[in-house]
Amino acid sequence: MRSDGVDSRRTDTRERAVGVALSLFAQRGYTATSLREIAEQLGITKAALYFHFRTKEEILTAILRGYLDGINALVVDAARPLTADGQEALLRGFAAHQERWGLDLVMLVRQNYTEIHGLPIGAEIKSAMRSLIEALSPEGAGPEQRLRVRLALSAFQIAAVTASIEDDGDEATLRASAYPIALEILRGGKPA
Amino acid sequence: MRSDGVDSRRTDTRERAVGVALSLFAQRGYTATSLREIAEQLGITKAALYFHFRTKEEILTAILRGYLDGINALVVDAARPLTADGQEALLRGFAAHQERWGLDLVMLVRQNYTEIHGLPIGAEIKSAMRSLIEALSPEGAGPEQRLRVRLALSAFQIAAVTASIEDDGDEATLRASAYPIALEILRGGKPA
DNA sequence: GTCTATACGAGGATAGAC
DNA sequence: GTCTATCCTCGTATAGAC
Repeated sequence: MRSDGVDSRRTDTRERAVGVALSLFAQRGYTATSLREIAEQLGITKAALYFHFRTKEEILTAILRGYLDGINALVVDAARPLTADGQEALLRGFAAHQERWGLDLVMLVRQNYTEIHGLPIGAEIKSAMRSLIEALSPEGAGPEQRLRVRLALSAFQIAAVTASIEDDGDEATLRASAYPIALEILRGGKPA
Repeated sequence: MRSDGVDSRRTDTRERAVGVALSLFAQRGYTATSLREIAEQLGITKAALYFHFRTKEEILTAILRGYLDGINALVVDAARPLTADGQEALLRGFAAHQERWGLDLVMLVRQNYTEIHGLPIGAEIKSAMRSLIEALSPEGAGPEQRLRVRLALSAFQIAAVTASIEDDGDEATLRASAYPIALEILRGGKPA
């Protein structure tokens, strides 16, 4: 009998499954990806996957959980009212968050908007993004001002997609160029 | 025997099918949409659909054909070398093109990037977009300059998505705000 | 934790009647 | 042009052995 809290039957299959699923969902789409494909890449069977997740949707939710937490952490850390420095810091934080999660996550969200939207965690992500946009906007901003913020944030995604899928420039360089452009969009073309 | 060139068996089913499919593919995704759903909305059966299209992919291709032609027309009409006025005209042309095809088409392309990418017409669209970006870029522009162009073009898409899905502002207003922002991104924040 | 076997439905696609 | 009927494959999910 063990009492160290470590179960000898423990494996890292669940974590590995999340990684494999992220990659496949991003590249082939959530609906188009079957549990068989995921299981195959893991070297186990479909049935074994059901030990770790109750449904396919649960796999998708597991992938998105960490991403969501990252966004929420950014918003919580942001100081209000927003100073110019605070705005830059928040923007950098978002860029780092995107870089950390990588292209697969960006593509996953873009390509499976509908499916994610229908999940409980989809509503949470939407709400978190709204908060982030609100935090980056000037006090009492209208929809047009928030459009600038949305565009600024999308710059990092577009840079990543351009580098890898459009094959037009290397990722590090484009990511570096994206930041000043994002800041410029945010500030409305006016110098600080 | 008729000789007026009009076949009495002709219907508008094919065109209607393209419209219905566009709407469904955009809202639910290509893979997630079944031929049964499309047929149901048309008031016919799956089998009848196969009279008009040989495969499901052919429906998707039919949807994208007109969109692609519109992009190519823009590029052909663009004068080179690019004057400031020509640049503005081309940008306006793209905005009009996007408006004409509507949100469904934007969502279709975003949400089904992988599936479209795998089709012959996907390569054509990619190539057309490259030409458009090239046409909007200064002579001898590098990847970083082209990133600005990509961002400018995405402004119209993001405006449309923001209005309808994010529900943050009305479409006409956001579209109107998107144009000057796009121009500003294109020009690098420097006044004309 | 993972397996084999299987239930059950839905998918795309075709054949042939009308 | 559209239908009914059918084929075959693949999907998610479960039962029960090891």
